[in-house]
Amino acid sequence: MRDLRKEPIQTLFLGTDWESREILNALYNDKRFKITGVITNEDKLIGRKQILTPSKVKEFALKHNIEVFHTNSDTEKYKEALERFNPELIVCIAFGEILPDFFINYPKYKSINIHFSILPKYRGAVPVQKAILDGEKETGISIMIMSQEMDKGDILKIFKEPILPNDTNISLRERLVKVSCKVLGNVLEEWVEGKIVPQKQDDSLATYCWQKDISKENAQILWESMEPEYIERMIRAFIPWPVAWCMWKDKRLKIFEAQLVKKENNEKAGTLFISNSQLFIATKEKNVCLSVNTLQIEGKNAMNYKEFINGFGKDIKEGV
RNA sequence: CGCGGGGUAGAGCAGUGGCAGCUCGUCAGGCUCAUAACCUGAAGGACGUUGGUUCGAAUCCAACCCCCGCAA
Repeated sequence: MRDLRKEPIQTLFLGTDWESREILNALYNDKRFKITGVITNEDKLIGRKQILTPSKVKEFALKHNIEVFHTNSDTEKYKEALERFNPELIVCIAFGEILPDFFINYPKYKSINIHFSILPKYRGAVPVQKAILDGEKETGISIMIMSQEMDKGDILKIFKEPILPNDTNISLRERLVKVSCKVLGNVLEEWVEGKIVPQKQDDSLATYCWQKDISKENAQILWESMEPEYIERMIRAFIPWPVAWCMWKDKRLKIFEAQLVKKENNEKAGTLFISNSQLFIATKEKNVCLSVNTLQIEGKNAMNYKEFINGFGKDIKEGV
């Protein structure tokens, strides 16, 4: 049997953001794999000032002298990449492009992808956010063989992870990345050594999530109609983008952190009020309020409820 | 030149031509069984930068820097 520690697998890595970078870092430091190159997006214009910024994966690769390649969804470029790197294995994490069939099936050990859900549930672009928004109790990572159809490939292994009551899209994602880094190398080794039999997904149980589910429009809090529990989940799911928001005195108010509390009140849903030096927003339920910790008003930096009360308190009615 | 809001004490804000203010925090003291509560006192500011108008500018004018929301 091949000893991966003496003869590492020639691996081509595809990815873009910080999650990809963390996982790339784990593989890079794993003697069983030799990262021969990375494919990532072209530098993009980012932020209000539109600064040309390289992807996190590209930054990492340049720093560690790994060859960087751009494909730009161009079939010819994919052919070129295979000739250039001749990979035994492709690992793809959060890479934006649709990959051609010949490309993903080329390597001896196929193309492997990690998806942040328990497949076949939450196939698609925003599984972590949607799982929180739906109030799911657990999610996980699915390591699978890539197929032409999105997130439909055969499963090598699934690792479950509980969704905690105060988990945000960021905190949960960080744990999922951590788990991924920890287990991916071992799963890949078992796979290469033929110890894993890939399992087909049961398509009849599949659910999907789309980028448009997590949009600015869907991040608007409708106090009159939405259930308090749903509002609280929105706040956790829409971090760091687009951030749950509502209007207050003709300004946009973003809510970064808040909890539901039991509190009798007579305020109209969506009204801000202060009680016991705490900031609350009334929901449509008379005995449930949102206790706000961190918020941001249009034109200002984010601030905690105390700072908000210091400056804006006189504009808010003292309640209950 | 995409649209708009803003920069004043450590923090959040008020102050639109005439002594630099409020709330919170900090420090000292007091009260209290005790406290994130309350009382007394104190420290802490080139009012984003540069230039202009004026007897006098945080305030009016010009340019620039920085932060934020929207749009992309």
